[in-house]
Amino acid sequence: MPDDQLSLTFAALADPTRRAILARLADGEATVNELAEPFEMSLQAVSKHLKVLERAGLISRGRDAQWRPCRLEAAPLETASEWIDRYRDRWSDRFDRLEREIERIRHGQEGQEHG
Amino acid sequence: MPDDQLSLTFAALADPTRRAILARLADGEATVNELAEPFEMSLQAVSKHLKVLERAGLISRGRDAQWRPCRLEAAPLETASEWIDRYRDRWSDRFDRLEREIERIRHGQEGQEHG
DNA sequence: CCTGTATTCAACTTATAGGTTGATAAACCA
DNA sequence: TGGTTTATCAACCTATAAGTTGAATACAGG
Repeated sequence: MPDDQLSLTFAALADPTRRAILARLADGEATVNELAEPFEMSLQAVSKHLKVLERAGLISRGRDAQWRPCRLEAAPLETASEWIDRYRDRWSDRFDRLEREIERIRHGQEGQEHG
Repeated sequence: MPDDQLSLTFAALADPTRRAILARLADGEATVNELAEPFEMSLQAVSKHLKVLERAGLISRGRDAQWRPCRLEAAPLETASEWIDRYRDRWSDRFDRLEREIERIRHGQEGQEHG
């Protein structure tokens, strides 16, 4: 997997388990055991998912005795969202242009052939 | 890889080559050769990337003689962006709550110990 | 110190992503 | 008809993602 920030973020989001973990963390901090509870898979598997999320910067972890409370980090989500929106926007721009083009042609047809 | 829509979309976005292809397509339709031109890798590799993007619904392809013009499809990007923004927002909400909490504690400190 | 709890580390398996090269298919052009 | 261009298919290689089980680590409490 490429290791640039954006790729790490999107790759981390490309898994339902990890998205569910993030959703859970949006309600507040949680320990590894708490996060693992809803899933069928082993605790170790969840621990690995957390590692992926941490590497992507989507979570950070504290230390409280033997617990490692996880919390969300918003920054990479911002970046990802910005990337998407940029191209979503360029699209809309493109649609706008097309609409203007159609409009232009429509008007043009009244007086001339297209070239 | 999980094959739900959101996972397919994020997975497709988790590669710089594919993001570059989408960026290129935001400027308008292009053929496979045109899309492959900027990259060092083989045409077949780019063709595979296009297949990934197509499976994720991020592009669709027409037919014009031996050319297969690709164009962007915005819908999955919308969905992905919505997912991110939902959790980004719950975050902000959380921050707001924390700020209110801090404010509350700050005021509380003037008159009492915390319990 | 020993036990229990929380978490990670290590080794292993299986599936697949992402690249390669070579062959094939489809459409145009001479 | 045959040659060229455009693109895909097929087989293969290598790295790694995602899961498993079992051992190790870190800390709390009797």
